[in-house]
Amino acid sequence: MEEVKTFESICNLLRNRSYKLTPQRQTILQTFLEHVDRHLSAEEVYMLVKHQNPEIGLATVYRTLDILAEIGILLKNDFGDGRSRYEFSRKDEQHHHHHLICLGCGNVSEFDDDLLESLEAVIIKRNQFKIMDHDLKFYGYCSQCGEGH
Amino acid sequence: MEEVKTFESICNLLRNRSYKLTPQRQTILQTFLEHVDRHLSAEEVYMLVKHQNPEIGLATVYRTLDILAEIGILLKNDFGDGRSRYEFSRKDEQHHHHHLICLGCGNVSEFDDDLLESLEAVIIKRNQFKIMDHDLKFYGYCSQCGEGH
DNA sequence: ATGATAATGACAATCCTTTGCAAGTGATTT
DNA sequence: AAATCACTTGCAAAGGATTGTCATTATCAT
Repeated sequence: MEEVKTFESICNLLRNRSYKLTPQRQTILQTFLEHVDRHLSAEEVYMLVKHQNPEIGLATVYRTLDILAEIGILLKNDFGDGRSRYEFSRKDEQHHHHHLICLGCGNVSEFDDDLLESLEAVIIKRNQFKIMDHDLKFYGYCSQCGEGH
Repeated sequence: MEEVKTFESICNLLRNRSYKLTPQRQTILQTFLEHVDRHLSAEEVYMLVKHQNPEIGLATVYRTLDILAEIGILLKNDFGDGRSRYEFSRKDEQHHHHHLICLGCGNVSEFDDDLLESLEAVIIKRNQFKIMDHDLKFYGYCSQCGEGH
């Protein structure tokens, strides 16, 4: 149904959900479109967005990120650094990717794999547990930071 | 080297690391030994411990949990509920187990598997990423909560 | 025992995040 | 285009988990 995520298509999605299309929301959305590969925190979005629109408030950023996550545009992640980080959701992927978190520089990269599906089957049988979602993170050192380790 | 974790062996470990063996630390440790299967938050430990020793302060609980995690007695976990949860570490296991987190009751159960090791090998090759640790969580519904879902 | 030193408890401070509220704005109807 | 009304905003204050401060107290090697 949803093919590509353009600025316009997302604006339509907001309208369809009867969210008003305010300049603040547009600015925040635009910022994410310019950083599709990043995993931004609310504070970071706030800083980026302030360039375009210095009037914007941090609470508005939080509220907008909530909405964008709620309608499936963003994914809210917890990488253990004490703040939530949001990434652009690529709806095309069935099961979302895993994260490689560098203990050196804090950079987050991504990794796709379907190995977990067979694991899920085992868990369902053995533990009588209905799995709705999973979250797999690897902590280590990326190629830039890996020298000393 | 370390066979079984008894109250005494852990006390010795504290002493060896030149931590003083205060009654507060002993009480907290005892509490964990009485709840080896639980994943307790600082607040929960605080409540449990207050029965034994109403004088104890929350800050002391936090400090003690830090120490016990630092010396490898406890593992500090983040299950996404906004607080850290500590579990008794069973040193015998090479790679630590994964967690099944019930979205209904919040209960956390455990799951052992070595499937991730082959995944790690792939990641190391493909992403030039030196893996130090991993963290795998499954969110879903346990057998008690699973009815409606 | 006793002294050096670390640990405690009470409370303030911090950090990220959410909320209350008065004023403002977008979208829709006249 | 103006009126309308619910939704949004920005600000400041409140939350909740955790950490820092500091005077007092307790542990442990001597």
